[in-house]
Amino acid sequence: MKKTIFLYGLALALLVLLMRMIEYRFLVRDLTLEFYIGIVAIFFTALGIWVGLKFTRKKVVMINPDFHFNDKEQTKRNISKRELEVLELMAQGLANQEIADKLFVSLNTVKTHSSNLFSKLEVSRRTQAIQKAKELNLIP
Amino acid sequence: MKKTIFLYGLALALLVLLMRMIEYRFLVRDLTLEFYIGIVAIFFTALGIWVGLKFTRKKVVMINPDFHFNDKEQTKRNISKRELEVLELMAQGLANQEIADKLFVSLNTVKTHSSNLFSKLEVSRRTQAIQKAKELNLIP
DNA sequence: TTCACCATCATTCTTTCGGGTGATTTGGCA
DNA sequence: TGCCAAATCACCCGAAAGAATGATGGTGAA
Repeated sequence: MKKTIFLYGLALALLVLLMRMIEYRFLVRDLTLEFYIGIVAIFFTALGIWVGLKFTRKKVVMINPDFHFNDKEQTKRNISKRELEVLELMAQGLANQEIADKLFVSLNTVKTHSSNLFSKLEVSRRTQAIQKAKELNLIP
Repeated sequence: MKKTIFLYGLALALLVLLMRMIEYRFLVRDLTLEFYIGIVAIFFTALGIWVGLKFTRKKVVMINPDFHFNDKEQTKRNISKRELEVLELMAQGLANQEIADKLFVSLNTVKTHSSNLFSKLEVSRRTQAIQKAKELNLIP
């Protein structure tokens, strides 16, 4: 979290620096305020989207009313939050690569998580994992 | 989508207008570039977060407890009995080889059936096929 | 501060899936 | 009887999944 804030500030500082350089080095002094605002807006919109996704992906939206998460099973089987996220995306029919993209991690990481999941759920295939997870009320 | 882009541009225009007003109306002429950038950065970061969230909302899939086989869908999609059997076993988390053993056919046959199933269900992976089949009430 | 655990990523290797294509057989039906 | 759809099987190939192992950095508890 601190790291992210730091990086965020760093990005802002770098952007300011970049603009100063454009201004002074290339003697382009008549850039309008709108131009600056445009650049900054685009940059920070992208950054905002990224940040927004990164910090809200953990918030799991469960709208199915007759689903009660079985945290006992989760505790008993030592299933971590991250593994649960992978499990949910897996249950949505996503491929490992798609899960990796969605969670902003590498394919290998997803594979590691899923491998650990399989052993914790005592299964050997993703389809079985989904089945069992639904039986155990780990996913809706 | 067009509406969003429009609103987005409108927000940008309003922000520029706001800044101009701050600049001229209150005679605060010595605001630094960093100040402007800061304002815009904060504003568009928030906007970016909002946009990012808006387009990644989860869709809700209700799973009804009592299952009634949807033979209309089966007819409409021309899904054969054998394909249905494969589908059910697939949903139980079985691998193609296991399905083949269970149905006393060869692995290739199961693969053919599943391939045809995928195209009939308009999916490309077995996990998605299971998902969709449940939504269509083809399997419990 | 040390330790256990989690999250991350990499590499290698094997197995499984899935697409594409084509062929044969079989049961029902016009 | 001939046609049609289904079921069956084969082969090739590339992509994806999964197993096994090792490594690193962060964090929270003891």
